[in-house]
Amino acid sequence: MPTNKKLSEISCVCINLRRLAQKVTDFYDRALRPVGITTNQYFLLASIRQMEGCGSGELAQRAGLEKSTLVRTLQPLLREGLIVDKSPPKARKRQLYLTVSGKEVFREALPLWRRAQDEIGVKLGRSHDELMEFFNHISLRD
Amino acid sequence: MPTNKKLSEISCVCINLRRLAQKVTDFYDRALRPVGITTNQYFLLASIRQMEGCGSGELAQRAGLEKSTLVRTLQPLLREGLIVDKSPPKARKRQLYLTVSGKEVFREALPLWRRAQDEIGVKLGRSHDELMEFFNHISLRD
DNA sequence: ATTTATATGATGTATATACACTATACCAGA
DNA sequence: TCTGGTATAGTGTATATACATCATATAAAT
Repeated sequence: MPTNKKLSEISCVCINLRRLAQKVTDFYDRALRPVGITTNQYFLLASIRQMEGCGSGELAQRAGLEKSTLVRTLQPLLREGLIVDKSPPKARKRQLYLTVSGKEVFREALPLWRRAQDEIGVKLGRSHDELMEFFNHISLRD
Repeated sequence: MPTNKKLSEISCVCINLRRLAQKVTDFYDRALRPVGITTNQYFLLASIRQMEGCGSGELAQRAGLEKSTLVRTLQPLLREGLIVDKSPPKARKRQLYLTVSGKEVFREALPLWRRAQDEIGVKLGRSHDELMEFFNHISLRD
């Protein structure tokens, strides 16, 4: 079967990046499976741990997400009792904290995450730094 | 305000890649907005165009997606009448084609996509090739 | 020809993500 | 103190994505 040269015409950088991100996410997720959280959830736990009492807005900013996205991403963590909102009733601002169980899960997850991070670091090498340079300094908005 | 040094401890390669992919997707999506399709949809149109009569499985493979994911991603395109399944009733295998309207949309989308692709290429530079090298040759599965 | 295995696709349920919009607590100025 | 603006969060709806499972058409084996 001859290689279809036309294929290169639809080699889309955007799609390639998406697929790469999915592949890497899957790698991290499998590393974290023993403790029952996803990479996203790990990242949120780690963030809240460092921003005790934070509200959704600050957290969204730190996590690089829309606030509406963040609200939903927090749901599983609240439902599982890994985080808690200690704001008084009717308060407009949340005050998010890890629960005891959340701290426990984080403690167990950390070494698993670190191992995945190390392995990926070796494989990705300098590409990651370059990409992040790109990510941080080039504005893609209007 | 002093920089929080601890931040680097949660600089997650996986999350960084996800955010980068989102940012780039947003860039492409905005470029394609005038023709009313997303980057994913553009990519599927382009793929089906080159694989006339293909089934979901082959398409999923080409697109790098789970078959179940693909089925759902096709829904908007079917609904909008940009693609059509010409397989006989009860057939197990689909036969997907662009409709006239799908071809029209693709024709309009192509230059917009190409422009986005070019701009990103310039900005990403060699990083993209390195990443794809990584993507293609390193197995992240067990 | 009948049975069995498999290829192919579809569905249920779940996370991840955003935009546009809504609801309301809080603050500031008259 | 009232009033109106802004900050903060939440909802509705939509795409994107996967895993586990189900349904069935087709191919293979006997």
